[in-house]
Amino acid sequence: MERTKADPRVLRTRKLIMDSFIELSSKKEFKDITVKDITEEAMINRATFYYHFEDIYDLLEKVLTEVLSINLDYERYINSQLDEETISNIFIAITDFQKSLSHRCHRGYEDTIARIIREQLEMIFYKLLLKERPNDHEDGLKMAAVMLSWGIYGASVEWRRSSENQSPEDFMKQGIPYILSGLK
Amino acid sequence: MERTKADPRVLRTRKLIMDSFIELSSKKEFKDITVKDITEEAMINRATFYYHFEDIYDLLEKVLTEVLSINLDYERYINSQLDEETISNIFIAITDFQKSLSHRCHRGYEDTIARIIREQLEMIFYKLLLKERPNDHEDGLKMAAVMLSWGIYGASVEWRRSSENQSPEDFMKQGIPYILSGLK
DNA sequence: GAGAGTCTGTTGGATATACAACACTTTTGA
DNA sequence: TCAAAAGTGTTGTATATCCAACAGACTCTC
Repeated sequence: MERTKADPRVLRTRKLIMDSFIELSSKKEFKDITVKDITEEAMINRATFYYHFEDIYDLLEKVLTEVLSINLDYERYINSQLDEETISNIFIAITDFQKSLSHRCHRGYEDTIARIIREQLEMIFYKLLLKERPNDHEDGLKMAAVMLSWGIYGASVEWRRSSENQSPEDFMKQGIPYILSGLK
Repeated sequence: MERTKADPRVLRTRKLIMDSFIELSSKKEFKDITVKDITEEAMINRATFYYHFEDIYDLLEKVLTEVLSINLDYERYINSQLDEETISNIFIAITDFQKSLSHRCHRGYEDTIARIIREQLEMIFYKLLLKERPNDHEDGLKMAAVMLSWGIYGASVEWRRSSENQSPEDFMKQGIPYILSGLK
């Protein structure tokens, strides 16, 4: 399992499975969705599911990663600085993602979701930092990316907890100066 | 080629190919559609196309048969008599089918289309007759089905030639008594 | 707590699909 | 008119998918 990405059969099958899972998620809670449900909806054999995913939790993780990655749309920032606007956009993408999940029911998987968000953030920040400071030491940049990802994630938790009425942009503005000054 | 209908891979692939062909037909004339176009749209390998269809004309024929068969919806008549209403419904399905084709461009394939229509009609009429007169001789019923199919097809040609303003129902009413009296 | 039913994860063998390469024909356009 | 490009149809090999069957885990019900 987990081989080449190129074979069209593989792409097709994975898309069928993921789309079916997303479709089912809009009708049932995660805990009530079985592998059989998914493969029947996707019209693929159950054995084929296990060729691509370890189990249903692996699928959940990959679907969430995929959806979040589309939300974040890294390509957008390829030519941007790690400035106030970029951070604000990333923050908005995160809060949007969390809002979209709150409609579905993933109770009990908050920690998985949190980890996925942080992993994606870390990767994006690392790429941006590397582009911006190619001469810095890798380990330092990695550590900065880790801290940024935790910081932004924490901010999103705080935003949901206390101030959903405030726009994410305004909320984030309060914290950004501290983040940016730490990076100077 | 042309094996079992049961394998889900086969059903999936054929549907992908047929849907792609229908989609392309709404954008281009038939003569401008290549096998490569179809397989790229369907995201299947070109060699796989030839596993299922002899060539693009074979595909055209099978797609038309499929579409017409859905239009005719034989199941509807399973419990009906071969009466005025049934014949009228069948006639309407045929004229609808021909109208839907007139938007697409199949110039040069009118004879193919005519044959497909007659084959489908013949099959339906044979089934209906067999159910209605199980004691008659098979060959006689087959001949009756052949004549009915040619008759109905001819009527649809005449309808298109002379009186598209008249509703197919009204048009058909004129001929039905002759058909039914022949069957008594 | 025993039995029936459903779900999971795995396996071996059968088959459909992908791919690359080929010779051939048709179209294109300079 | 010629050469390059594009399309057709075929083949051999690799691999993804299907299928049937299995053992084990889990619910549910009596």
